[in-house]
Amino acid sequence: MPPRLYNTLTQRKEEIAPLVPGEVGMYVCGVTVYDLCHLGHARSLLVFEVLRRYLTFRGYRVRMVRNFTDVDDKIIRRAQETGTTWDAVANHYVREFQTDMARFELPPADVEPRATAHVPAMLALIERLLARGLAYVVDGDVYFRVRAYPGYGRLSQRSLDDLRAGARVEVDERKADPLDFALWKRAKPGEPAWESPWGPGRPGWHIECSAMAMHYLGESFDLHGAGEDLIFPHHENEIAQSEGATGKPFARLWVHNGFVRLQQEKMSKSVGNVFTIRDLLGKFSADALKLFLLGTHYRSPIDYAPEKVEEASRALDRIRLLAEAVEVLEEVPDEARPGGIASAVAAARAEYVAAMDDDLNTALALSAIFTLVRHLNAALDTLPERRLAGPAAAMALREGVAVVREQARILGLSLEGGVPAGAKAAAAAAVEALLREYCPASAPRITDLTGGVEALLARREQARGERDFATADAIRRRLNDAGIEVADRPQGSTWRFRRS
RNA sequence: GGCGGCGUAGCCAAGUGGCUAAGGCAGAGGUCUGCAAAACCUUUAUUCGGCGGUUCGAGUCCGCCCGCCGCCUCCA
Repeated sequence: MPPRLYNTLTQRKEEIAPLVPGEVGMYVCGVTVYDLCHLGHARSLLVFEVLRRYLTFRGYRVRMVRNFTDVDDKIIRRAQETGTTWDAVANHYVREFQTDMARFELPPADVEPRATAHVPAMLALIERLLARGLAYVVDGDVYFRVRAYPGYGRLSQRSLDDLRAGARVEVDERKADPLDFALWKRAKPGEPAWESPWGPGRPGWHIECSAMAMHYLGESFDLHGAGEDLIFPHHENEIAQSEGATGKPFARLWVHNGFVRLQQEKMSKSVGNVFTIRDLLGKFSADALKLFLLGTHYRSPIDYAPEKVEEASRALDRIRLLAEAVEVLEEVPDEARPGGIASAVAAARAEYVAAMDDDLNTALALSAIFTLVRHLNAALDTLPERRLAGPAAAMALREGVAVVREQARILGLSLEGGVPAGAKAAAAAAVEALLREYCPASAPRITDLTGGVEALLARREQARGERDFATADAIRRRLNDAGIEVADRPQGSTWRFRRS
């Protein structure tokens, strides 16, 4: 059975049924490049990347298009405020976006078109709407005639009368109807402008997505996604102008993710309660942030709180440490094979796929991963020593971890590193101070963090040998305060950064 | 006012009428240790906001009530 997704259009979960069997074309509304991305963007970007990866895992060839809106009122305003040009603002924030995505460890979409590179396609679409009587020109502006398009309101479950009753929009009296929206805006002095049959101007917001989606995916395509705030009016308008122009169904499946909130309130720039991806990645690893975001179903709201990301980070350690424990396994001659690994792996596979197939239920999929982790840990515990295994046991455990890694990878989790840059710098400074205190002789020669920690551990080992536990414990405690955990094992002491 | 959604253990959270209500965090007990820490294992909801109803059977369907949120304006 194919994966199912909740379709906003039909308000039901529906099976993926691509127009071209085996190939999925998806369009995701990207960002308007006038400011840094915040956690709300991160959630949407992550959810659709996970969808792309999961569909790919399930055997589909996926083409994901995600646009940059690189001309609009906010960009123009930002340029005026900062005394630069609109395209300088756009270029700047495209680069910032790419920087953030790299740090968040999300790859680019297959196509990342910019609105301003597709103005001719937009003009062509507007011409078609004019030819069909669905648009009209007023004084260099072009508007879509909402009441001439019968299906309007289908996506957002609204009737035209509801909209009129609730309309709080300031009415532009040049519009024939308050509901009509701009396809093309006549240029005002000093604004970016493109030539058009109706005079110089720039595209309205909605038309770019219609034009680019059709250009890269065809007039009809499989899946369109974004945050739920775009359902109305943006996606409603996209449908109206696209289907109005082509007479064909536009996107078949409309997928919308829920908001990130802060103390029960939507996180958005207009509310002013945003946390940028950049700031968050200074405090938390990409994996921790992703695990936090995927612990809640994508359609539900999720409340941001730093403690929750820290919790996610600790949960992540369960997976990482299991993977490490298995990967450093040493093989010894031993016929024993812990029972139940194969069935636990099979169960985890089935549960994971069932969960993800059912409207991308990442929270349930994660529980399958954690259950498998627990079974594999239990198997490790049955070994005579946790790091020594016979060939059969080692093979079974490695296979289990391979499944864990694959399932985590689909969720965007690398299971690597996990130490924010800020934490390393702070640790390095603290270690340098400790070196001067405990190893004054060698301190000047040691410049790197690893060397410093190792010198301190050697000094501590000496103290332990002399049963000077006061000194040994002091070093351990102060390293711990610096974010470096020391563990005494039979083979000697080891250390690592405290993860977050 | 119109439309949509949410309320499950100390916290987060899954749960598409039917075996003992996932999973994570925190807590408790245990293993390991010079002592720790970390790690691992075990354990933690007779009950799903309230009251009715449908059903052999409801957290899951219906109605009403209480509380919270979103969209209707730029917004992922």
